[in-house]
Amino acid sequence: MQKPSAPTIADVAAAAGVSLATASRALAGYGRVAATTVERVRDAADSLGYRPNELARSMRIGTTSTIGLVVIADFTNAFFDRVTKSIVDTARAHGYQVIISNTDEEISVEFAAVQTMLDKQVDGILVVPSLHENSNHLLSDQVNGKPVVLLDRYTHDRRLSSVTTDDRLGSRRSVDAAIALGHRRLGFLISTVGVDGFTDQQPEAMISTVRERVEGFRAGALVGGEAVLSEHWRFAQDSAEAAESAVASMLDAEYPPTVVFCSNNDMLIASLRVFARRGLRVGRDISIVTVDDSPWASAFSPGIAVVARPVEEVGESAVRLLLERIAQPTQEPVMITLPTEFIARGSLAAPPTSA
Amino acid sequence: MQKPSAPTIADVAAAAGVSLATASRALAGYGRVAATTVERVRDAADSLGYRPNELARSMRIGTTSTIGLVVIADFTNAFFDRVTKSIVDTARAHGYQVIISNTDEEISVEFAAVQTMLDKQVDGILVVPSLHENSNHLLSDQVNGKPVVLLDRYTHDRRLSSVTTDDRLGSRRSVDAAIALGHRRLGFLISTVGVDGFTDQQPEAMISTVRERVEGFRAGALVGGEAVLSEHWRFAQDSAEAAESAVASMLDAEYPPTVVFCSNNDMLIASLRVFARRGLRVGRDISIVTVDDSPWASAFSPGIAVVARPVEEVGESAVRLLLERIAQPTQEPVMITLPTEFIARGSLAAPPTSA
DNA sequence: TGTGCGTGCGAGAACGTTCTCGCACTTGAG
DNA sequence: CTCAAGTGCGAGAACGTTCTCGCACGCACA
Repeated sequence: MQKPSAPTIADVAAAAGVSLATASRALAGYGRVAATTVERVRDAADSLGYRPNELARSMRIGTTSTIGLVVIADFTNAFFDRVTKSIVDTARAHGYQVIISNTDEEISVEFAAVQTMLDKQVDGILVVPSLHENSNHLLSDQVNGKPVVLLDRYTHDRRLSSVTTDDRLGSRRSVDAAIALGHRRLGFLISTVGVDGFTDQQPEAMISTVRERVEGFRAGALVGGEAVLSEHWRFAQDSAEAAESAVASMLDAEYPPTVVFCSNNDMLIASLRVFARRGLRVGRDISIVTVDDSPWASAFSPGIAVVARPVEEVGESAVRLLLERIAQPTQEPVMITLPTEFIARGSLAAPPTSA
Repeated sequence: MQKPSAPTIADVAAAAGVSLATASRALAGYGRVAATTVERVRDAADSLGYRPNELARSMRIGTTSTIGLVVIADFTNAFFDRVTKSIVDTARAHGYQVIISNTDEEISVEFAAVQTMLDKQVDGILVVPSLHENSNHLLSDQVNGKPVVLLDRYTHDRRLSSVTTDDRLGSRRSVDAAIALGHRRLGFLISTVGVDGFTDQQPEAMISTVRERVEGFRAGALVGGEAVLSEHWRFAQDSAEAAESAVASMLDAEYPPTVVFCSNNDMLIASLRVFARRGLRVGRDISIVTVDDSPWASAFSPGIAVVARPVEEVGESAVRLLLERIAQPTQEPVMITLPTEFIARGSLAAPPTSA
């Protein structure tokens, strides 16, 4: 009995007694059309419950008001989840929808995800690039004519637009703070998820964010000069077990660190587990610092000192930059770096005097 | 010089020297077409780098291989973020893309988000419904002919398909465990975000998940019988400050609780902050339990006891259910309830003997 | 050699929009 | 009263696919 499928603009036109072209003009408001006609068409559309088919519309106008987000998910880092929300919200505020894909740091998944989004005719893409040995499918500022903005990480050649954070300075500050408190034996726990066969010798093989943290840590220790007695570097891939055994091996050294710097919250949690198992009290027997603040970090007692990144701003800037490039595709690549902040909390305290 | 826009199937057909119809058949592989022709068309497509325009394709076949996800974001609950990843991954495994929108428990935002997704012709929608006083825009199992599956929460009338968790039993078990340990003064800290003017008197006004937790807590306390000396119920809206002052008021009672049950991790974190401020040691001076496990919960010392929900399964089931209903739109509503598990950790210990 | 059937392919409609073009009618000025 | 300019609207093409229909050809069979 009732019309099975949704009403089209042809139905509206028929109901209003005008042509399809006039109905379109009346609703979209672009050509010449009499005021009374506009009203009649609007009424017809309302009473039919007409909603324009965005698919057909997109096809005609060549733009979809949709952007793609290719990201990695993390549940302890409290970075990508928040940045995702920020992106979705900012996009919506500008009238854009977001299609999301997770790569688990897998370059092949990333490639397929970008391709699928392009097939769906997104207007632009935001990518957290996985680390990849050689060159990339993201070779230029545009992929298939669509603008691309990198998120959180930049690439070596730097020909792509990106929004990142100043992790080097933040990390540096945290090391400076520790040295100022009297720490002389420093431990560094670095996550190298997704990087096969990584060693300390190839910093260029690291994700830019991690590399910056390493460089920041190192610069701080360097400025500490001979004041620093020993450094412990541990690189943990993937699993929580690997991270925990890396922590354990630091603590088992002849002169174990009095403070541990973690490159992310997975490393922090692994460290805290090991500390608890060994009865080490945070902020008394040992100090610890991590990157990325979260509500949990300040719920600990003592609170966990962190290098905080401006998460929401990263998402907002990325969307804004992408939308600018959608509007103006021919611009030069832009690289935005947002400031970080070291937040001192009780987990970073003076080393035990007995040391 | 070079063709500015992406090659279409017409370009492929021309390059292969066949008609547009034959090219389409050859690539999609559906009609009758000679094997040699197929090969010629494929070669032409490859050398041109042809990719079908999914927009045009969707329009023709009437289906988009895209689902919508309307969700709320939370950064401490560690539920929706993980469920989002699970949904995106499961959808991708089935060849579907996901468009995401955040509602901050705002019914108007939810409404607009659903509408926009329908305009974009998604094949179905996953919704975490905000609480709403009266009836809903999600009135039946289908919205505008598209199937809808509720996530995490069900509605009163229960005419909609949903995937939820058995929060009642999980909460009940946690209270049982506390009573078995000797706790007789129980505190309950319930988040009522998004619920204006909520009071304990109107449990039907609560989000189903929260209501189930309250009922589970209550049932446990009831079974505890006269063994339970006192109950403290506190309901906190929105802000962290409100939650913290609710905790404080519990502790300031004449006979303060020896254990606090939190309805989510925001409440947990607020509680932990207050405890720290007052010098209360978790698992010794006071016990605490929360809903939703997270890596952080087990990094605390002592670990935080939790009612764990099967997060990934919730996402997978929801996608599967939605896809089934996309394939078979005329089915009866299905309501799936997944089991929860109480995980005992050191934060729930016997009450102090001095009590 | 004619009839019939199967195979391969092309023409063209359709999905629901936007938007150009041109036609008819009104209006105002000379 | 005539003609130019302007106003309102309809016809139809276009976006890039899928898919129905029917045509032409070749082969087997009578």
